[in-house]
Amino acid sequence: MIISTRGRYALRLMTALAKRTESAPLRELAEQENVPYKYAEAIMSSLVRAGFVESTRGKNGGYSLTRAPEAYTLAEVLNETEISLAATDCTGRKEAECPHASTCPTLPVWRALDETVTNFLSGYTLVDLMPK
Amino acid sequence: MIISTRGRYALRLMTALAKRTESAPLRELAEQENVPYKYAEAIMSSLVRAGFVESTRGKNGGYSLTRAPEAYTLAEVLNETEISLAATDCTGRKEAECPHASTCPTLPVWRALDETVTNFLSGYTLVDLMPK
DNA sequence: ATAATTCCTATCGAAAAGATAGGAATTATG
DNA sequence: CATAATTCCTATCTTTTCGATAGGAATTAT
Repeated sequence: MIISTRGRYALRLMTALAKRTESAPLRELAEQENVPYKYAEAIMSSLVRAGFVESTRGKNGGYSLTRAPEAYTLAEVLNETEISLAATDCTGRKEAECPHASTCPTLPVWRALDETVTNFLSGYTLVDLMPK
Repeated sequence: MIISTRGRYALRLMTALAKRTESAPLRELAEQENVPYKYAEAIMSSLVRAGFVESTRGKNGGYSLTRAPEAYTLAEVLNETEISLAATDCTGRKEAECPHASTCPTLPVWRALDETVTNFLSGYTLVDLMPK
């Protein structure tokens, strides 16, 4: 499974945001998208950290996108919210750990697969996930 | 993570088999490939069930491939040994469960991703994983 | 009879993923 | 200034998945 619930929630929360003109409180977004509120909080905080959304705190606060919806590719959003999009541990974050990396005949295949997936996901944006 | 340890072990055990001319006992293969013996047993049994390898029981028994190495694509081997190669639950085995499938704007993207991955993995065979 | 093997079933343990809880900090507003 | 609505922070819980292990039954060559 490349794409977990967490990543899909992130995309849904962002498309929900994309439909709004003003900053929206998470309570509404989460309810609308059927994402558990507290889980949504955690996800949003990573999106803020990544600079994908902006937050305003306090009463009347909420979240808003920092770009136009068509300016977010699925690849970048998922890269931020998933643990790893990599096909294997061998090409993931702990990559450096493998002592056979230099001779492993399989590694190049996984790398090419990663690239294929990333290219694919770079070809879609938030807009492609919104009902017309 | 699309490709887990289990799938990679399967590929390694099969490439190890591909180097042999005669039926090879699992003990040797597992040792050679550094796969825990008992885990290897479980993996092999699914490969036998899938018809990818043949076993002969009893003393002097062992396993052997049923085809030439270049006749196994990574896609088919991994499809058998991984829980699911699908990008999401939405397109995996439990697919039918989702009540929004017919209207979900995201589903076609996951389907296309699955197809992209499958196509990619169909382009490689066991031979591509063997050192020249 | 024995040794070497595959096969079967059950279970364990660790890690990851999803989800929840409580409360601190911030801010608009009456 | 008090209050209500919000984001932010940290910790924890539960469930599922994944990797691995255990014990022994069945089979077969010698």
